[in-house]
Amino acid sequence: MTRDTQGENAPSDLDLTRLLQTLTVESDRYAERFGSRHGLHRTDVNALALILAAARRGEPMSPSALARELGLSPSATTALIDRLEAVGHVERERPSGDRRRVALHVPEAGLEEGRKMFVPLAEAFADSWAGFGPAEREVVARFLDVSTEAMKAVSAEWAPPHESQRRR
Amino acid sequence: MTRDTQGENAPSDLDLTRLLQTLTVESDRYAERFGSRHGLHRTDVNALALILAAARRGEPMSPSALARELGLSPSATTALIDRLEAVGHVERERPSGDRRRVALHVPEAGLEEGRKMFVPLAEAFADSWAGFGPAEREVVARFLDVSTEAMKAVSAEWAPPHESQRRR
DNA sequence: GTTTACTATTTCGATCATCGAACTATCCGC
DNA sequence: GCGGATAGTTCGATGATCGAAATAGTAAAC
Repeated sequence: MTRDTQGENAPSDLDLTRLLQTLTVESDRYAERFGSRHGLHRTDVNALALILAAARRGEPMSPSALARELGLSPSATTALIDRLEAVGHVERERPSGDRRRVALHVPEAGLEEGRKMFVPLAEAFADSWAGFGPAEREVVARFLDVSTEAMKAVSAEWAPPHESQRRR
Repeated sequence: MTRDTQGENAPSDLDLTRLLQTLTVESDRYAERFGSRHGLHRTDVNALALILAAARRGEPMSPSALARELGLSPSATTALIDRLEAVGHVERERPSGDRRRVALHVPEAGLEEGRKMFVPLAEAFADSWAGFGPAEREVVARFLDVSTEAMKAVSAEWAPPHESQRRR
């Protein structure tokens, strides 16, 4: 913990940006490889991750919310859900209230599959992070959070095709 | 085992994994949006990033190396380079030595374009990282590095279709 | 110096994810 | 109920990607 306080070797903004970029490219490749192992595509993997994340928060994911989060057109989202449903990774459910809506639900088998994807990576991460103490983890968490927000903010300035229908 | 000295609020492995995942999904979306702004796709953006990174290291990128790094088939890579070349983001150059090879070179105009993509995000990052001191940056850099390595290691275990033909 | 094997990249036809636009079903205000 | 808005879906077209085969160049064997 007693690192030199000079900061001589402190990574610059540029250094960090490149590291981050390397990580995201590698992550893309990971999703790609994992997907091809299971007959899924990058988008499908991302979609599953988002649906699972929403389920974890207790809010069921809807197709339109998924489309928004993935930056996908409504029709592409329907096709995506069709694909995921065909292989049993998600189920469509019409909630009792508003019957226009569709809630995306992940059946047990899908959860199991999700864990198979998740666990090896999670273990590798846990392994590689073993040397990080509580204070360091807090720093990292803060970093990841603000970086995500920054990216979100910049990306929001460029109206994507599907969301550009909204006036500003 | 939860010590509540200082680690009270320390993010767990799971917390960090989720933060990382959120970031990578957001990054995907960023690439998508930026690309659609410039008539490019996620893959094209990633490819440009890799070509620029290689150029920065002084090693010109070859189509096959690009294919390997992107996890793309050779034919898809040819099409990709065709697209990038058509809009002037890269140039093909046949080096004097081995004339089977093709070196991918980024012309000035392409570099300029790359900067336009890069700068707003870099500025947003720099802004959001203003509060991180040298020691904290060192922690973050180490974290990003080991995480990338961990992902690479796990992903390497799953041979993707194009690379599985070659043992090694 | 010719033949043979290998490597780097490209071409070709097919597949499938995605798009935009039009359509169905449902809800809400009057 | 009627009309507009909202949630999803269907449909035809586009184009990124694939696998397999072709082209061009190099290296090694004899």
